[in-house]
Amino acid sequence: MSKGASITRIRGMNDLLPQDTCVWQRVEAAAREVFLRYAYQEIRTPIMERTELFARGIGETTDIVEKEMYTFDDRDGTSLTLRPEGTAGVARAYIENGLHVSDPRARLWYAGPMFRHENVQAGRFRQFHQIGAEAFGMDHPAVDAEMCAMLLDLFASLGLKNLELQINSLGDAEDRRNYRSVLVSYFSGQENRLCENCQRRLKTNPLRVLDCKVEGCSAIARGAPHTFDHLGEQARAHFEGLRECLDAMGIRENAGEVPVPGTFRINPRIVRGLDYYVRTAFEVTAFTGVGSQNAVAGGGRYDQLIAQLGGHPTPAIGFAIGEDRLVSVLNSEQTMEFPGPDFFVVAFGAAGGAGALRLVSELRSAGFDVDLDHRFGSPKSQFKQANKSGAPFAIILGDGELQSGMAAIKPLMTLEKLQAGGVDTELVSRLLDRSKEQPEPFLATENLDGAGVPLLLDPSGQFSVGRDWLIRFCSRLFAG
RNA sequence: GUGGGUGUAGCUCAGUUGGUUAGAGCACCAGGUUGUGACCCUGGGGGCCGUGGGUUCAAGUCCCAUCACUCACCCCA
Repeated sequence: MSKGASITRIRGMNDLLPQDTCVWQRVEAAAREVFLRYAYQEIRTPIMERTELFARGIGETTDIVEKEMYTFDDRDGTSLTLRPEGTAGVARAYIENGLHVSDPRARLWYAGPMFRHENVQAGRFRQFHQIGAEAFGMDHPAVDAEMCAMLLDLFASLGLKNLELQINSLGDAEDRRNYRSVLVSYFSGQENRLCENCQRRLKTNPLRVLDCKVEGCSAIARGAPHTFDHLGEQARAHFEGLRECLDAMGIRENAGEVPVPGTFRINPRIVRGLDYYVRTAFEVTAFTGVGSQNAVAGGGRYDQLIAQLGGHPTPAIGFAIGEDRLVSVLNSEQTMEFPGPDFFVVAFGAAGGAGALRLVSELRSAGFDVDLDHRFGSPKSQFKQANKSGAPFAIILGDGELQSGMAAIKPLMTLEKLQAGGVDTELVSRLLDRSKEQPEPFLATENLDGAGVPLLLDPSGQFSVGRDWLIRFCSRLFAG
């Protein structure tokens, strides 16, 4: 520790350490793969936009715009804002780049950090990460259904079980207004029995009362008028269409108590917070792994937004996944082993330094992941590093190996672990010592069986690896 | 913006009614043992006890303030 006060990260913005990033990479790779299957293309937009974009797009009176944005003036006085969500920027890019001209349809996905100045708690940060998708130019419910399917596919490909997709229809803008006033008059009759929060919600966002966790409120909410009874003709048809399309894709409704992976539940109490949503709204809820912030993804249709932002009227729908929350659910369900390199080169004596690098670079150019300890300390310390690296094999270069012209290959794991890593175990068991229960260390040089790495000595006394042989050998080791 | 909890080693935590030089486990480094790494043995590095003030002969411990972290409300991903 140095003397001065140490500089810390700023509240709500977290470091993702190497043990974290391997999980994040897995999530992002899965997302990329699934989105590609649905013919979505990646878009990257700036992390900052003019404040006006969010004020107009998200809604002036939402919490996000009113009190959660990181807003500041650029040097010329322009008001800029760190993006609090992804849709507005993508919509802006769609309009600004005239993506509708060549093809009004656009299916896009994005991933990246978002910023909201909120109080932090489990599952809520000031810099958080979303993976989102947007589909422009299509108002058919088939698109809504595909969005849902895409989410379910992603969760399935990650092996997640404790999540549930819930869908609802908010109706068109007019239906929403009507339903809102019906709700207000229903709740107003029993206003004094609602909790303090809900009495306030009644004025600001009455739909939220339906969602209240307080016992008394939810009891009253159960008797409240149903959204579906207040859908207009078109919104109702759209929602029916969505259900048909889901059914056509084999995605079933789950009306039972217990969540079932790969199904959806109709939940009339799903309410989206942002102003622009109409018709389809959906949300993915987690049962484990996140604190009380259990919404892992949310989305819906926003057919008016593009026009509101100055584009041609264009229907659109999208969702955003809270990547931080998704990762935390994933971590609660399964543990991931950090993938190690294929080989760890242990070199000592005359073989340290440049000699080791020669072997390492041969291996790397043959396409293997290789690590070594550049301090070239004692064999013991290098083997400790090798063990920790997670590499299944060590390749050993010492004075003896240089003399014999063969580097040793030594397994660092039990046979079972090697098997689990997809290594050709028939070959390995020949390499390993007799006992299978308790695989012991051994030196390939003692038991060659063609298993050492041949080293070719050049006239200057330097060695190089028998590369063709090595590739053949290694590709057998790592078959499949 | 509002409420609760917690601050002692890199991590998880002990630390008595205030009383020598603040401890353990894990991790890290070195040495020993070993079939060159794992198990075991020995040793080592690493602490402004969150920070500032107060009480006292004496504060990690008691009092006040402050900061940070954390969980929850609101709201959202």
